[in-house]
Amino acid sequence: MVRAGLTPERLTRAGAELADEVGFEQVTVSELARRFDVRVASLYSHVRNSEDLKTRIALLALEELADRGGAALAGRAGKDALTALADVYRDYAREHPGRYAATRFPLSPEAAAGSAGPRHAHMTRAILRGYELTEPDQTHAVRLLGSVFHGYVSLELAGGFSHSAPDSQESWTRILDALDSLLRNWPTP
Amino acid sequence: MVRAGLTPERLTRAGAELADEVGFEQVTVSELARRFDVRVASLYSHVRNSEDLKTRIALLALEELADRGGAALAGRAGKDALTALADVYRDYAREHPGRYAATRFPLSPEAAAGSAGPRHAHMTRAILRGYELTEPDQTHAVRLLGSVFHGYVSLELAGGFSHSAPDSQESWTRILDALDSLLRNWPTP
DNA sequence: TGTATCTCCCTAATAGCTTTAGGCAAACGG
DNA sequence: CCGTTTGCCTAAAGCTATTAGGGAGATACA
Repeated sequence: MVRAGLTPERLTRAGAELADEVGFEQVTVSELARRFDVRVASLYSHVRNSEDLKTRIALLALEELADRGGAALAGRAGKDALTALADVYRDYAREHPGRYAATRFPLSPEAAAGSAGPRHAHMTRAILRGYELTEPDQTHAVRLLGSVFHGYVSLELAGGFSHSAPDSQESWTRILDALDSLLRNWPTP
Repeated sequence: MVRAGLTPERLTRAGAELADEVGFEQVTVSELARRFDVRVASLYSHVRNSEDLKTRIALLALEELADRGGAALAGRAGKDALTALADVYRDYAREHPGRYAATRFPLSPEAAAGSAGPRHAHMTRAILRGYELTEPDQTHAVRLLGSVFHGYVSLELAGGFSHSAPDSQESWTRILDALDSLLRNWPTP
C-alpha cells in the first residue's frame, strides 16, 4: 500500500485550507483524513488530538499574518503605516476567513508563548512611533487599534456591513482617517 | 411518571445559563437534557434541532442586551450616553460571556429580521444625535463604535488585556474619552 | 543482497452527540 | 368517565473523537 506521506506540517496546511473552505469551527480530524484518503486513526500519530490540530492551524495563521504585517510596515510610518497594517488584517481575513478565525483560537500559555502573538503587539506599537504618545496612553492606543481592527473585520466577515450604504470599503477608509486624526490629537484628561 | 415541563422558553433560558457556565460553543442538546433529567430525544419536540436551540439563545441574549441598552440610554445624551451604552455591552459580556458569545451566532435572514439586531443599530445611532455628524459620516461612526465595542469586549474576554499594565478598566475609560473626542472632532477629508 | 528494525498506516473498539421513528401513559376536554 | 391530545420514552442509525494493538513497506546495516 502506498503511504500517504502524512506529516504534522502537511496536516496543518491542509487543515488551514479546509478552514478557509468550511470555516474554522468545522475543521474536523475526520474530514482531514478523508482529504488525505486515509483512516482517521492514522492522523493521531502526527497530531495529538483535535485541539492540537487547531492550535497548529492557529499558529500558522498568526505567523502568516505577522509576516504580512512585517512586510507591509517596512519603510512606512505614520498614517501610511497605520493603513498598511490595518489593510493587512482586513485583506487577510477576507482572503482567508477560516485562518483568520483560527487566530482567535484560545491558545494554551505554552502555545501562546511560542506564537507570533508578541510580533503582532510589537507591530501595532511600532505604528505609534509615528505619533506622539507616551505611556500609558500608548498602551491604550494599542488596545484601541487592536479592538478596531479585530472588531471591524469580524463584523464585516459576519456580514454586518453588507446590504447597506455606504459600502464597507468607504467606511473602512474613513475610519482609518478618523483613527489617524485621533492619534494625532489624543485627548489628555 | 412526572412530566418535566419542557417548553422552548425554559430550554432556551437553561441553554443560556449553560452557555454562561461552559461556553456557547459547548452548549449541547445532550447536556441540556441531562440538566432536565430527561432523555435527549424528548427535547426534539420543543426545539427543532441544535441550531434552532442556539438561535433561540442568541435571540434571547440580543433582547436582553437591547433591553439593558435602552434602559441605560434613557435620559442620557452625548458622552454620558456613549459611556452608558458602552458599559452595557462590556458589563453584559463579563457577566454573561456565553450569552455574549451567542449574540455573534450567525442568524438566518428570517431569524435576524425578527431579532433585536435593529434595536442595537438604532441605539448606537441615537448616541450620535449628541454629536454633529451628518450622513454618511454618521454611518461610518456607527460602524466604528460597533467595532470598538465588540472588538474590545471580545479581546478582553479572550484574556488579551490581562497580566499587563495598565489594567483593562483604565484603558476602557481612556478609549471612551478618546472616542468622545473623536466624535466631537470628526475629520472631513 | 539479506535481514532486522522502525515507521506508517491499518483494523477494531469505545464513547459521546445528533437526529428520526414509533410507542405508551398522563393530562385534558367534553 | 372516556377519548384525544400531548409529552416523554425506547430504539436505532450516523457522525466525530480517541485509544490499543497489528502488519507491511521503508530503511539501515551486515
